[in-house]
Amino acid sequence: MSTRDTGTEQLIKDTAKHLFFAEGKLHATTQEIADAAGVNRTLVNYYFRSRDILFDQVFNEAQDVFSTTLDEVFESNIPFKEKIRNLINAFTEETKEYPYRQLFIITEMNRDLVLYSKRSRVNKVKEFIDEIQVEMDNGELRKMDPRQFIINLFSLMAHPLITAPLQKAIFGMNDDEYAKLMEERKELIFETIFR
Amino acid sequence: MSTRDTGTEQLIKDTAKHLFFAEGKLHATTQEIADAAGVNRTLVNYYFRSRDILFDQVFNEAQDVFSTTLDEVFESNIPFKEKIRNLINAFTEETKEYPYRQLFIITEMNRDLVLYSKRSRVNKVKEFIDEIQVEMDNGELRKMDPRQFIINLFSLMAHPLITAPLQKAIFGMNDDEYAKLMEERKELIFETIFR
DNA sequence: CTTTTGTTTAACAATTTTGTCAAACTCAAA
DNA sequence: TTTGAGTTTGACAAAATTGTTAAACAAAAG
Repeated sequence: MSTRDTGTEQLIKDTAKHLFFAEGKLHATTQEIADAAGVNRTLVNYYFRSRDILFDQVFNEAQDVFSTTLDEVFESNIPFKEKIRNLINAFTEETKEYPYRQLFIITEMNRDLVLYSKRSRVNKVKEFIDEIQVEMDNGELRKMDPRQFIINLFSLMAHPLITAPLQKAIFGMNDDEYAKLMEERKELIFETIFR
Repeated sequence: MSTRDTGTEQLIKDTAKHLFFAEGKLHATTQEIADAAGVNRTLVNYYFRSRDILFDQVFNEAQDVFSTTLDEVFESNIPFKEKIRNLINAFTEETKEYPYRQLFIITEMNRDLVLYSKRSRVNKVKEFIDEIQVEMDNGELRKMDPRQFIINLFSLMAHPLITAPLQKAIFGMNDDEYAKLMEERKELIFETIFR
């Protein structure tokens, strides 16, 4: 069967991603998704058969984009510090656009609906760990479990973006003020990580 | 009207907290809560009238416990470094037990169902910021926006616990190995924060 | 212009989840 | 032991959400 490509299928998927990852509405109903997309709810079933299948597709694509972004940084053949700088930039921008994506992945993992695809990310991480170890041996980094280094890095990048609403409330800041703070963090994270 | 206190009301509330905060099942149904508590679902309505009211109570109590824990640390009249050490301990233990509590608070905030009670946490935070500023002026801390210091601290503490399932998958670790890593972090966070 | 095929819509059915009610039950007080 | 207030239960009703179907529609092909 051929297709006429009215763009509706992609529109629904993009809208779902926006609701889930950008607005944090992790349990939006098909009606809410359809309304946000400005289409008839039945089209969700027409294109995706069921809500669960839409969920799965969005979930998997989210993981792929996320993985690809990180891989491009990891695999680039440039000095370690530059690599980290690129990572901070790429990750921050990604997370700014979709702050709740990781959160979505985690909650879905907790529902046991999706078995986390061990698409052997483990191996690529091992390479990154080795690279970090070399830097530590050369005295470029404070010695510690390289996994702690990675955890530190991602914590400093991701957490303030994931918890943005909470932080804004605690500090009494508006969106612009917080965005500025996040921009300043890029350099600050770099300095913190490298002592 | 007096009460006979069979413990059922508290049991339901505790079970809900456990599902939400410990297991991350943020959208557990009343049936699931009742089953987990081993009681008839109707009792949820008997004690709380509606599911939303149960949600609100659990949500508010979560905020209160969280706030109280932090306040006790903030208000204690001890040297700054000790205060931070206590904070790291208290916060880590709390988050270990209920890793998804903050996540729950955030997603609820995004549903616009609950207006974040600005119970003037802002003021207490201001005092803490001042205290940090003094330390920076005295050269005890690297100079930066004190809010960044706070964000760094909470990011390093909370994020690896919130994203535990993800991290375990990425690093290929089991529960015990990850718990050990988290324990080692307490000291590591302290050192990272104080350069 | 007619046909064909893919798309969209509304009405309907099925399922899931929540809320209500009266009856049964339990335990303490009279 | 009876009475009575609070508790628990199952049956039922209501609401919300999802899934299905047939008919209307739109655009390309013949």
